[in-house]
Amino acid sequence: MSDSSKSAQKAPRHNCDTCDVRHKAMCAAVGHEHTDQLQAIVSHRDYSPGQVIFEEGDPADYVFNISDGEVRLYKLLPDGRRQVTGFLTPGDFLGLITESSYAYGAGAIGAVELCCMKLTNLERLLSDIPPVRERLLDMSRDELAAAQEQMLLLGRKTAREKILSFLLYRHKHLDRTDSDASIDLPMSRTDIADYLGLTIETVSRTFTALRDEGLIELPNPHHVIFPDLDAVRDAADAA
Amino acid sequence: MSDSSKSAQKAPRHNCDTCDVRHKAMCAAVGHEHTDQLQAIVSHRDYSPGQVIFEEGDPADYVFNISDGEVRLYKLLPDGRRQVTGFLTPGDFLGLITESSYAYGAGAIGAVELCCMKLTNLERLLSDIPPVRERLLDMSRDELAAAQEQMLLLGRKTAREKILSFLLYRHKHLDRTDSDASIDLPMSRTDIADYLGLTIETVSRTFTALRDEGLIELPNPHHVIFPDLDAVRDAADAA
DNA sequence: AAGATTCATTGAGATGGCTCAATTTGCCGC
DNA sequence: GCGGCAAATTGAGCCATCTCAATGAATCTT
Repeated sequence: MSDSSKSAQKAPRHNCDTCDVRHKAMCAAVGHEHTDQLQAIVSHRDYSPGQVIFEEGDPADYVFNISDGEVRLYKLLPDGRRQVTGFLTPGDFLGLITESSYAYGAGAIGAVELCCMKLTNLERLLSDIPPVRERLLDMSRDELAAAQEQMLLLGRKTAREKILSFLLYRHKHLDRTDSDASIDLPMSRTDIADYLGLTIETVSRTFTALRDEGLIELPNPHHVIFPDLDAVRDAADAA
Repeated sequence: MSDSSKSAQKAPRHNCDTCDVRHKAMCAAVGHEHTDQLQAIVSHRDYSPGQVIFEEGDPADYVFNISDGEVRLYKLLPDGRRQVTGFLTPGDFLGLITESSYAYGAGAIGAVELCCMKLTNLERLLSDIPPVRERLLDMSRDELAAAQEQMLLLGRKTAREKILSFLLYRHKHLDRTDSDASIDLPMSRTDIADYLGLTIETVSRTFTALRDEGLIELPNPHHVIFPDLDAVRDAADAA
């Protein structure tokens, strides 16, 4: 992780003023006149691929913003079955807390950098700078809508529809390199399966089937190219 | 619905001061000194069983609090498949809005009474009385945690586990008449099936199986009695 | 009270996705 | 470039749940 950051590091490494995800994060609601207060309460931590950030039920003192990398959220059943409830990307808020402990587990997919904030400091920030609470409410509104959409996927879509919806969601929200019709999938097949309520075998078979139909190209398991995006959209909707 | 309310109606029918769900609703954050402002912006509407309140995508001018009755939230696929994403009970907030329209459809299960508020008035309330936004954020935090739990259920539990989890959730959250180990299920088998990602036949068969095992009693399709609540809890957890 | 309608239950057979098992591929260190 | 390991793919058979169909129960209408 020594040189994984996107820009040169002569300037103070973690500077809220120059943070390139600030506009996407809750911090966007902190006016520049309050940047000092924000800067004073954040610290940063690095995680290596696969590392657990926290487990569901851990007592929660900190909340986080994703600075870099991708994070999986998950819940476990006593026998080990796992449901991945979401993937977080830079700018996303991490740390849903109920009854003083985390409501889900979180783990680094690749190398991850988090911007950490003590819960007590967040609470002070919320009372000092009201727009931050407004911002958090807006963000959780979006999360709630995404959760509803995911319930529709989990409860009512076929394996094929699940995969297609997942790919399109990634394309829409994460890889907006203009008209580039391709996406990265940094997570494993196991993560995808646990996110979509499938097994790795079904995920793999479905990818193969979509490739054989010409709907996608798979130069490697972590990169998908869409030769015809509209055809994928049609296939995702159709009954 | 002429006499469906719980208390006598000599006093003004819809009075925030005497509203019996105020403490559960977002309104709990409105201090008594501000009750007038709240009262001024709410109105009430009745819905009959089965009636649609709004559909997903409808332009959203109003948000609601459930005053009485139970509401189902749902999303539809183009071919008619339906996912019920939640059931709302008195005190719950109704009206998740993204891009100026409702993120889900909503329908009355039995007779329902809603407390209605124009979105613009809610926004004024939020800026006039900051604790209301805090309250809404807390409520959406709980909703988000419930959504995560539901994803675990939809993605990773068996039909039997789904039904048992559903029954226990109802018992925990909705029918706290002390140690009374019984619950009402006002919704249809179709609603339950669409909530749990099953078919009505599987729901019905599973109820029958649980009854035959002695885990539940079913005096009628809308009432469940638990002879041994701990046995149900064990069955819901076990692998 | 009989008929009609809707909802729930039960039965029988079909199937999509799962389980178990074997390869194959890609990656890492030396 | 070569073993060794983890991840992904592929194959074959199975089973939990679905589909299709019939029956039963409850409610509403007249």
